[in-house]
Amino acid sequence: MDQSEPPNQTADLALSERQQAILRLIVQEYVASGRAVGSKTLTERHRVGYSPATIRHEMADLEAAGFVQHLHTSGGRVPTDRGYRYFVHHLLGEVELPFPEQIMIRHQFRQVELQLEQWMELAATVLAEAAGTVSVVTAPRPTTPRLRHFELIALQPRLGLLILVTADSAVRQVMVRWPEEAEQAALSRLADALVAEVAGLSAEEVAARAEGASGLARFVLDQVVIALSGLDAAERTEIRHSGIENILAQPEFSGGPAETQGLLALLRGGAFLGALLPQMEAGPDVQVFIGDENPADELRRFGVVVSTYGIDGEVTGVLGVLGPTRMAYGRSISSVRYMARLMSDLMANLYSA
Amino acid sequence: MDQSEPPNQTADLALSERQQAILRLIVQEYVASGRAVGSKTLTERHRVGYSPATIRHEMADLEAAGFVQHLHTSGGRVPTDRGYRYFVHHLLGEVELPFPEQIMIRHQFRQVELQLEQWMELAATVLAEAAGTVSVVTAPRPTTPRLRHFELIALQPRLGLLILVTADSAVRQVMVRWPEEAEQAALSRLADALVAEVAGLSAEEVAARAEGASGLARFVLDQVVIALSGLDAAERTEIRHSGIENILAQPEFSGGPAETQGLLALLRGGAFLGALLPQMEAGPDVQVFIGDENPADELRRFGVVVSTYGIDGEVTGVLGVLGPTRMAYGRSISSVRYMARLMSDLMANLYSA
DNA sequence: CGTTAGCACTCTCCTTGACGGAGTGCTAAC
DNA sequence: GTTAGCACTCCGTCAAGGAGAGTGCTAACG
Repeated sequence: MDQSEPPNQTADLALSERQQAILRLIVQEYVASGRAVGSKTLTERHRVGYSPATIRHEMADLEAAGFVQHLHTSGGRVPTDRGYRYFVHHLLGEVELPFPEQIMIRHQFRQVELQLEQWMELAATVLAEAAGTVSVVTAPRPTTPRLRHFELIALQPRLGLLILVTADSAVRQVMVRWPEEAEQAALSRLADALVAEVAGLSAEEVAARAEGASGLARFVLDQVVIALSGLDAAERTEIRHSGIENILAQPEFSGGPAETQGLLALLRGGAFLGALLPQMEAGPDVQVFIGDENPADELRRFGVVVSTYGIDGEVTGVLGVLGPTRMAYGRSISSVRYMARLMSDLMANLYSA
Repeated sequence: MDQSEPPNQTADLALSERQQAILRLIVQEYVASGRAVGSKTLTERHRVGYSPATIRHEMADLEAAGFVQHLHTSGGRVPTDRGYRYFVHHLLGEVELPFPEQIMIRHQFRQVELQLEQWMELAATVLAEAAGTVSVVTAPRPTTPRLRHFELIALQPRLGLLILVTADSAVRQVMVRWPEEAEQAALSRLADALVAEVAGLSAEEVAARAEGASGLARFVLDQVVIALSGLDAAERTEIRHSGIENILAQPEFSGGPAETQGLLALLRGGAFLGALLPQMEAGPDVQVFIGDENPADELRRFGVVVSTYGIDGEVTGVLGVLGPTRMAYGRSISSVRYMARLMSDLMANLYSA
């Protein structure tokens, strides 16, 4: 939730106390049931101090103001994107993940504490479960990747492996073809010497050093630069997601496999995250994009709750959830916020070397 | 296809030429259309030299023999598992992936030739596309992983990273807590010394060496043993799949999201592959499991076409496709066979060092 | 003046029933 | 052995009708 916005904003606050209460109920009821909510059901299931007729009046006003919407002439009301937005910004309040869940999540991470490779996977799984929708996690990516170490390994006379470790402990391997034949002993010596020289440097800085080198050393440094600067694009595409099951159960997706396919396509490419990223740099806290707020067209039927995580200015990733606009924003926001903090803590632990 | 079985097996061959032809048509038609096929449609769409009535006679015989099946009293016939089996073993013949597709696939692999990490992903994608169903690819796994190299990296005084490279160029990283404080220079020296001693050894052999060591060296070697022997289980669970879209379009899965969820659960766990593996060791070629032949219950509605790939006795993975029993076996078998060979070639290139 | 009860109207969803299409098995003729 | 004809069965679809839920409007109430 974007906290920079003051809770008493004038434009939106043409709503009376009662209208706010009703809007809140409509959203909650609709999110829970999935069916358009009418005046009668509302009075039946919740203790509103008024009769259905009064509710109807207020609903009509809410509709005029664009917060709720009629799908059919005579079927209850459904929140509009604007209604959801108002709900999230003004009616939701501060929500936090229930403590028992926090415990359980921490416990699960303790199990794989030492296996970096599994963090992302686990984060996706856990987030999906906590939020009850689809989760998305991108690998953390250093803003300017710095080299910690690299290693050269001979596979064949002219073919080898460059294994590169960055300051944030990401490991990357690339095969390389030597310009000349090289054997393991020589490669190891070369790597040791070069690492001593360029450890701690960024891609640019390594490139500068490469200028002065020649022969095999020059070649190797060039490859290091490529791998190091390639971390951006390559790692960005590494996106885990989990929990499609959750969202498939929703009535929004029971309309045949076409819907499902669209969703899968969205997740596979991960392109939608790319579209979102520019808008995210601004705030460090959890951000919510509802329906038409989303930059990409394919997302206009979805709600997205995302946060960056990692260490500010050093290494960052993105994590969040995706669901129909009719989603439990409270739960999603608290889950995403908690996971982002947890992952950040884990990374801080790793990076503070 | 299991080629060990001679094409002229006696038990099954109670079928006349004409019955074989009809069965072939039924399977092809049903696979293509997805609707039960009757005598009339068959004569309309294909040049059979006989009238619908004759076809009906033969169909009745095929049904009595258990090759086709009546779903409703009066809706065409559908092949049984046994019918598919007969089709695959006796009627399919040798199929090979069309040459243009071969070219395209090779081309795509050339693009990522040097990026090991992307092979699996690409294999899954390409296989799904070629076969038109869901593909599954497990990471190649050495039968007895041998150490090629490892590296120690200090993160914090008592926390470090062990990066381990096996003979087959798999890279694995684990965080470790040192029993005593250690700094980078000392760790590097230690790693160099130990690598020189244990490079090329298997987990067991390293364990034997560890016996003789003490102090930090002993600790590190123990960790190496753990990581090395852990490669089995850990990598096995690394399963990529692709192409769910393809299968969701099938009428078998239009029956609501429950079906889809079942499929997703199947793929996520990858448990079903585990069940299949014991039965696979036997044959090196592509193997086909149809319906009730599958060991796991959840698979009984599916057809599975799988093959191992890699280098015999050294490093192997599994790759294959999964679809409804009503799947295009010809296309699947040729795709899987081709991909298995291609991946094997790639690995041979890597491993022949 | 805000709130509530009553009423006529609308629209969806589900059930029901009828009908055409497709396929079968049987029998009789070629 | 093959084919034509026929009666029968069953599925899928489509239209009609009723139940349920909700609305907007009007009029009465405190």
